[in-house]
Amino acid sequence: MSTRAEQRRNTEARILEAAGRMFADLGYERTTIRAIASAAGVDGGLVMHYFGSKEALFAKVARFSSEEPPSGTPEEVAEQLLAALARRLEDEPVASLAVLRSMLTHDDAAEDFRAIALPRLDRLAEALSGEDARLRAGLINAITHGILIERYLLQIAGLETVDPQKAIDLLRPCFQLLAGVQPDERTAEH
Amino acid sequence: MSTRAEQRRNTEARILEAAGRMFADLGYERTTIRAIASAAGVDGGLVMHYFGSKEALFAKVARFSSEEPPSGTPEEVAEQLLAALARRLEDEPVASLAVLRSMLTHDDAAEDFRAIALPRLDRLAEALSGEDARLRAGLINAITHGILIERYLLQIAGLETVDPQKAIDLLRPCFQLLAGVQPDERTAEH
DNA sequence: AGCTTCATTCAACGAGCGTAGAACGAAATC
DNA sequence: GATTTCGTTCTACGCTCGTTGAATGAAGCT
Repeated sequence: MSTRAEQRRNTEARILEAAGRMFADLGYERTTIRAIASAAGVDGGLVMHYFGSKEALFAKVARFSSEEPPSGTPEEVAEQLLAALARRLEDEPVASLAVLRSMLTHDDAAEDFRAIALPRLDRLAEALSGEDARLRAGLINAITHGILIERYLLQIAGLETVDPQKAIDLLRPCFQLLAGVQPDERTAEH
Repeated sequence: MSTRAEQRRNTEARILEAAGRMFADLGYERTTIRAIASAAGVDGGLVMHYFGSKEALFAKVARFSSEEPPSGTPEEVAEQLLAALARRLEDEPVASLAVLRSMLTHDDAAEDFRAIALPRLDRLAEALSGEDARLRAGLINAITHGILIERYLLQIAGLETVDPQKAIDLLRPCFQLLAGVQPDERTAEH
């Protein structure tokens, strides 16, 4: 029926998927190894045996596909940031949400987050034109994260059923302004 | 030296202050009653005796001064929102941070947060002019919370040493745009 | 002074957690 | 077919948590 290698890969994948969902839904402290194991249909000891510790399991889940840092002219940068946000508004980025949900209460998640966010922030600041590039890059970051948190994690009415395209169109002038795009270079649509 | 009533008030205040700090710094699950008690220089049992439960203590801390909802013309609304944000960037709103830090992992904190955020969102949406008022109100909310989170809770470089006035000036066009202020009515400064 | 109140501490409970290691049984290897 | 490997489960340890209730001793009252 299935070789041992297949069986193992399958089980590991099921555990990782269950873990991702639970870390994203409950955060690090509230998701228990037993609950992950139960959701994956296995025993808690097996999770330990495969991943070593809860910490290591979280790290495995959190090692999500880090997006390409934006580059180009300020206008291109703004458009790339908007596109990345639109993508994450269209289909739920479970691994990112696991980190976002956990980063405020779990030190290692905070480190994971900073390890990804800081270099991105630096590159972003370099790509922006004008004064206070670092501050403006920080604001763009904060806006993006705030929207994802409110949309997926808090599910505050007003954003949880958002039309991604509408939101992006509203945010475009904000991003262009913060990116340092000159007024006469601005576009209403991509 | 001190009457019993004074002593009690004093001790309760010390506990509440320590609890606020710890909830804001660590979140709900990671702050323990024992740690709060220790920080306040008392025994854990006393905290239980005074506040009944960890839950009730958190509720007491979280019942922070809810700000006046903004009202007036879109421009006035935008300016009031900016002023409120500036205030919170200038001195740390510990109780708000306790809720912000805890809301992603603690159900009751999430409820507290929604109970405050939802009516505000509705009133804000009413005060905005133009289409998609609800969406734009949600975006303004998300931006505000994102900035507070990044500034105080994540302390990502780029915002943790921010000059509030600079940030507000950068955000003014964004808020005005999302509030529905017409281009010819916009002001560069307050 | 004697009785009461109450701020405060102390010791202990039951539950849930991450984790470890022994045990079992089916697949893989020879 | 015998032996080894390994996916998987089971049981249990040690710890920390929120919470409880009895004990202590000084302040308040008559």
